[in-house]
Amino acid sequence: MTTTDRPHSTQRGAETRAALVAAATSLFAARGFDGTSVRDIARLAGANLGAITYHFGSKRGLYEAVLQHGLTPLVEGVGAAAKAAGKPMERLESVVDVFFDHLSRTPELPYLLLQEVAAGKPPPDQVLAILRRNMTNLRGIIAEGWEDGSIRPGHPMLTAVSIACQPVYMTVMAPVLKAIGGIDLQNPATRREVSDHVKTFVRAGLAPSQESHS
Amino acid sequence: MTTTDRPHSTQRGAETRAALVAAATSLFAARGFDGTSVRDIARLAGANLGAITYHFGSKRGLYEAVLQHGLTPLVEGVGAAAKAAGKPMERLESVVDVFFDHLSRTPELPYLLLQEVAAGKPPPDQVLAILRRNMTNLRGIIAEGWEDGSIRPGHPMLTAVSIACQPVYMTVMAPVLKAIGGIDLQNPATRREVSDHVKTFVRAGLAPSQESHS
DNA sequence: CACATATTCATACGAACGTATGATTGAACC
DNA sequence: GGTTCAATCATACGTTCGTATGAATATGTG
Repeated sequence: MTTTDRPHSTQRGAETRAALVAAATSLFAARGFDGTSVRDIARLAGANLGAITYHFGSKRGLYEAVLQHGLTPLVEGVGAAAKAAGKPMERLESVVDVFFDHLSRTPELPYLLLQEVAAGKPPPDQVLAILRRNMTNLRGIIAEGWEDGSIRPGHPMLTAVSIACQPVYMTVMAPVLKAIGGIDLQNPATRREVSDHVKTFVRAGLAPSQESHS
Repeated sequence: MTTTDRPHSTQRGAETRAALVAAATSLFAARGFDGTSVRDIARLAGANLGAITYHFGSKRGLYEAVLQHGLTPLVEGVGAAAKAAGKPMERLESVVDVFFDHLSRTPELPYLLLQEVAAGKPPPDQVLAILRRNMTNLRGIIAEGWEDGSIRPGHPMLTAVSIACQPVYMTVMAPVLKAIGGIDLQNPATRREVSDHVKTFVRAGLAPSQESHS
């Protein structure tokens, strides 16, 4: 048998697994799935060529492990912000912060996800489930804001997307922002400026309409 | 000599060129640059394998032709909206419409661009120039809105990005929107609904702050 | 018709790819 | 200390890749 799935994985192979995921994350993000060879991954991870097949079954298996490993902490951060105390608008702003913070640490993440989405029409269930969780968290905060009148009514999911798209898009376009506008998201001060802009924009975009009542 | 650049290109090779660009556009968008073979492109275009090297010098040359061919009309549409008559806010809304209209016709476009951005850090000058033009147009409208007080002050470029990111992101994420939220951007009625949402969000996000004067 | 040039075409080459294979190592357990 | 099995390793296989090559064909001009 060819160990297509992970073996018991309780031994010291865990180090190799982690090294492979780390190496694959940066290489896949930088060069895309097809643009990255398993030989490059193994070399960067200091592992043997056969280690990828052994631990992940295939190159594709490693890719899915990379996706899950990268997406989970971000979504958990958003979930924590969603469940925290405070007014809905404040929690939405902290969601924006969570996005920028996390994406600044792992800017490769959106690339990995976008590759996945752009490739075939339906992303794998694994990724869909994670995104669904994220969407549900955001919609929960928004619905709460409807109830107390602090957020203007609107399409729940589209509103969530309008918020989340900004940190993600700006992170993806960071090289362009830098080249065209001199905006360097790597710089913490600049990143705070960008994050503040997005929060202001979101706050204004969600505020109850101007000409209405109390 | 190996005709690395286009020959005179006044003859009937123009048909082959066009067919290659069309085939490459859909294949590159669906599978990425590295995921697409020149053999597949030639087959889909009904052209010979050697035609790509002959007309575009290399696979990469064809890719850049695809990018330019796809981006130019969108940016020209935005330019037209920028130069049109009307209040700044109305023109910004028509920019959103232009984005959605154009991207619904060629939804592959953002993929092509994002692949380019995600791959290496600096996108080619050709693409940068096009994006710069787009940004300049948007900033022009925004600056005009500052002057007549119809748009809240803010960072010019970030504001432009906050607007443009939404149609682009939603088009890219269309498969996810459909799978998670049942929102089908292919459907014209739904697309109008999404476009209206974005316009409302942008209008609110740019409006002068609530508690101020006149 | 003859000539030159633009274009198409079939084929070949070397390199790089993902994966399979089987031997080898190292540690845990009786 | 011998047995077991997860893990590592070097190597090989068959495929597919982008591009080069040179002959064949179309096209347009005198």
